[in-house]
Amino acid sequence: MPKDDCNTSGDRLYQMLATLKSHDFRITPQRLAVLKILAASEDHPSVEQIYEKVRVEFPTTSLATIYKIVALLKELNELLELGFPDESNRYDGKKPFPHPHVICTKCKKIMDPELTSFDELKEEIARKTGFRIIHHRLDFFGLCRECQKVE
Amino acid sequence: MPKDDCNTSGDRLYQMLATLKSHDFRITPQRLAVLKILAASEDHPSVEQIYEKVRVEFPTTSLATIYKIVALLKELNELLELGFPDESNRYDGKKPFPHPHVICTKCKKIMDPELTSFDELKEEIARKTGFRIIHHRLDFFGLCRECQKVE
DNA sequence: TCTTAAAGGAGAATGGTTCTCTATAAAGAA
DNA sequence: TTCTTTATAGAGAACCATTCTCCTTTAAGA
Repeated sequence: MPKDDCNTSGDRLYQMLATLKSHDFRITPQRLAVLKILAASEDHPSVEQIYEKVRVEFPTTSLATIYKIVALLKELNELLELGFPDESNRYDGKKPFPHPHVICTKCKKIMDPELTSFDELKEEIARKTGFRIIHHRLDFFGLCRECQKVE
Repeated sequence: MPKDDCNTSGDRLYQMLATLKSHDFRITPQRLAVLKILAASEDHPSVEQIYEKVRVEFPTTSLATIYKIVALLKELNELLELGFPDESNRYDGKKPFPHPHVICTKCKKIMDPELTSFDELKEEIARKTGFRIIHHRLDFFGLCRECQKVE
């Protein structure tokens, strides 16, 4: 099953577990807990947020452990990292491939918009610059519906 | 003159100076030096790189001063900041408004590609998400022509 | 030249992330 | 099941780009 065709969080969990196993990485309780959280989360959690959730079940877990698990999943291309220089990085475990994001600068919510015809843009760039494009990052910053109302 | 229609670095220097003056900010030797560097630089320098250049003329300049000047110009919308969580931020003083960048992951070169039809993408996003889009960030990562040859 | 508030300089503080080192435990073997 | 090995977890120090603090200097109008 391709990564962009997971319909349930169970699919994603199974897929991430399979990737870990196929690379001979051990399935530890901490790793399983993080995978479950990532596979289920509708938002784009930070390491700190994952940490808080894991600690509900495993109170002795170290923050460093979460960082290590996140780094591992990123390395295995099972997790997309959205790095921000001025605040915590955020993670997308459901769609671990580059795709556009819409970010509310007020409540920090991050959403995945549907978007057509981005590939042609990418090809135009490659043709005009001579670059071999490996990946990309497209973020739109603004105010979500709710935060527009409050103002 | 609109910011996206400066043809020479002199134009940009004059424009940035005018903005500082119109907001009653003092023109200090350090600020002038930074403005000149930003208006002239073809690349996208980091604070450290600006610092090194300023120190040629003013060896006692503090790194904190460069940070302060950069923050001020950013606040005045005369400088575009490209933040990177894992390395130094980079700055674009020639085109201080959001535009796509192409970034070589090997030599760290940053270029401005010409790009048509990005606005419709932005409108599609706003329509589909209900966000009021304020600004955006579009980065393509890959290998530039030179780094493709070396491998 | 004088005055004064803004700006600069130096170094400490910050904070998300990474590193180091030791203790623990997952998973295959016997 | 128990044993063995080695990856992984835990705890806290270290890192480093950036920001902050506090004091000194200076730009610019009077």
